[in-house]
Amino acid sequence: MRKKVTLKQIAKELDVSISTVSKSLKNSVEISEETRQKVQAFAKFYNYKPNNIALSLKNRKSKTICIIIPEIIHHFFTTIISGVEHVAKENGYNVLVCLSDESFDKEVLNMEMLANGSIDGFIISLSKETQQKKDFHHIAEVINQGMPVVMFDRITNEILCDKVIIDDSLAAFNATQFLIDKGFKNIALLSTIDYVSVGKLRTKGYLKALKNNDLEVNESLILKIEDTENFEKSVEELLTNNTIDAIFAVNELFAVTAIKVASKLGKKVPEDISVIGFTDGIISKYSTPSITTVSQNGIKMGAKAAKMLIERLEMEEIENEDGEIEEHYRTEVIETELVERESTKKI
Amino acid sequence: MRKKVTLKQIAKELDVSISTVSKSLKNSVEISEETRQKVQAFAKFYNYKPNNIALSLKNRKSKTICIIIPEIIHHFFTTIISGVEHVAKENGYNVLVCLSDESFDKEVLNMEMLANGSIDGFIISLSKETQQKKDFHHIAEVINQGMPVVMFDRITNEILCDKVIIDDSLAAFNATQFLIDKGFKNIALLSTIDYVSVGKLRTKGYLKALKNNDLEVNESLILKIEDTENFEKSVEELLTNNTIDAIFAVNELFAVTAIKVASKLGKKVPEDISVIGFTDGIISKYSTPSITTVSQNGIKMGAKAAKMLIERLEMEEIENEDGEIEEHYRTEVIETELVERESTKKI
DNA sequence: CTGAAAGCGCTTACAG
DNA sequence: CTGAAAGCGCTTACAG
Repeated sequence: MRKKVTLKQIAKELDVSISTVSKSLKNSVEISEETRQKVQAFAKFYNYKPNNIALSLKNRKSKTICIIIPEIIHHFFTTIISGVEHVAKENGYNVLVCLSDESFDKEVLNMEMLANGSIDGFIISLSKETQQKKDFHHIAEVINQGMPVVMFDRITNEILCDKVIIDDSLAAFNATQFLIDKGFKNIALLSTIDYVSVGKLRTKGYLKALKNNDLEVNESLILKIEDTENFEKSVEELLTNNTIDAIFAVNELFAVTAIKVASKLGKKVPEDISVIGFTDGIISKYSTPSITTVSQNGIKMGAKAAKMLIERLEMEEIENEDGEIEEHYRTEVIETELVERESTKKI
Repeated sequence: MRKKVTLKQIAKELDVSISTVSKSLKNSVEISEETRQKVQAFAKFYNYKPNNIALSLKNRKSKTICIIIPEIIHHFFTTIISGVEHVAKENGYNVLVCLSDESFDKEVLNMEMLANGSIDGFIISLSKETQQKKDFHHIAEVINQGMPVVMFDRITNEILCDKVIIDDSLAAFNATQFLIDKGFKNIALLSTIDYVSVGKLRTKGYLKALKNNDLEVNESLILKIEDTENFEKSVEELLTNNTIDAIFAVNELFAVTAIKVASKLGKKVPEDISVIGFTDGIISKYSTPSITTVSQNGIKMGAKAAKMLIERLEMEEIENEDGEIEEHYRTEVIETELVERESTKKI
């Protein structure tokens, strides 16, 4: 077993000082050509690589960013990670992935744990519990300490920082309008409970579309789902007790479940009921029928979030020299797109 | 903006030495009750948290493990991350996620970058390219430097280290036997090209099952897919040109595609063709018909890998004191399970 | 051209 | 009971 070699060992071996070794490896003109050559050859032979931790301590930056997501099983968050990872690597950053499991405490713990030198900045999508409690002190705290934070998707307006979102309300409006344009009048909504910011916004878009088209809002066609594990029954009741010709679901799990339930009740999609989902994930693509859906473009969103964070990190260095503080936070809106597939009736 | 406070600042503020502050915060009996109280109160007020990087440098361990996966879009790898993350956090470790994108170079780069103090150990599943090239020097190198590595799923026997696998061959054997038991004789195989270790093993299990039951191997029923993007056509040809009553696919993407193609050709699943997939992911669960599949239990696999890595990390500390080196590498086999759903005909 | 010293933020054996 | 010193592995302004 050959342990990693350090500057100190090289210095001792070659009988020069640590400074000389360090400078030689950086090809400093301060050092004679001869010494440089000697040191470099030796270092190469022993496969010297500087210790990242020592560099982090010295430079006061870790070249690591952390992304905190509520869960990883949602395909959307997976694509976010992919987008973040690629941009990070391109810029020489590593990515630490933390799962909050929709828990406020875990979110807080993760942030507190890591905000002490381990990482340079956070990318975060709030847990459900955090959105429910409306307690964002942990995020404010971190920002206050001078660590940049970028929020995406599940954000809050109570915190000032860079954000990457989609226009949830508009996207939902468009999806609903799409159904209305096809002549559907009894459009059901499968949404989440209101404290989930995106669910609320999507509900808003749905309502607006109905209103814009002078369609009456039928409250019994609106289902707000709390427990994302066992909601099939509620969907079944919804479909049994009402006349419904189309469904707008705020995520793909709800959409695919609606299709399953409909089929169980002997209603065919899209012949009897048209369905639009949200998030262009694996389910929408491979379900039968494949699902018409609002594509959120998670890769783009993740990439954008990483870009914003890294820009701010690199910017800070300059700022610090000037003593100025730049606080122009931006909110980027990633465009969405309606991907038409088999679950909506062609006209 | 309130920057993080350090021991040095506390020491200065309270007019004591850094050592005294450090010891007080650790509640050392060396320090008087009074001083301890004073320091602790002050530290609490200023929300002192030790700098992780400094601790890492001092302790020569980062409490961070890195998982390198070929891609994140495969649901299986997502579940692995989930398993790893939870065990890691439970034990006070952070998880760095790196994507090799199936590229040998990226895999090497990631390992070289991180094997210099940034992390304490690796969990890795080989990229396709690495398996094809059979070049594992980067892994050997890292192990040789004394950094533990745990390989999972896509492994190689050329490297000695801890491993977590499933018995791919046995699982494939069982799946095929399951089809044979239902009376099917013309069983097609959708596999990957042979250099992907798991594809090869699953093919082996399929062949063995046929042989064990005195069924002839019909080479034209075996499709080895290289390009996982555009293979629908090959599947279509397979289904058109042959009499096939069942299909065993080595992943869920192949399985769901087979179902789509079959349906396009007017063959119903499971009435006309039964299909078994591999990996119990989102697709298998939500596809219509839902897919009978071999569950790999990614969460368990990831959890096990993390456990093995962390055990070795904690073990090393003891070893180093003894000067002994423990090299009993283990290979854990995670049991698989056939999850029966709608895509296979009931008898 | 080379090296000693200070410093990044912490811990701990040792001295007083 | 308190603190100075050495050290983790590195960089860099400064002295010679």
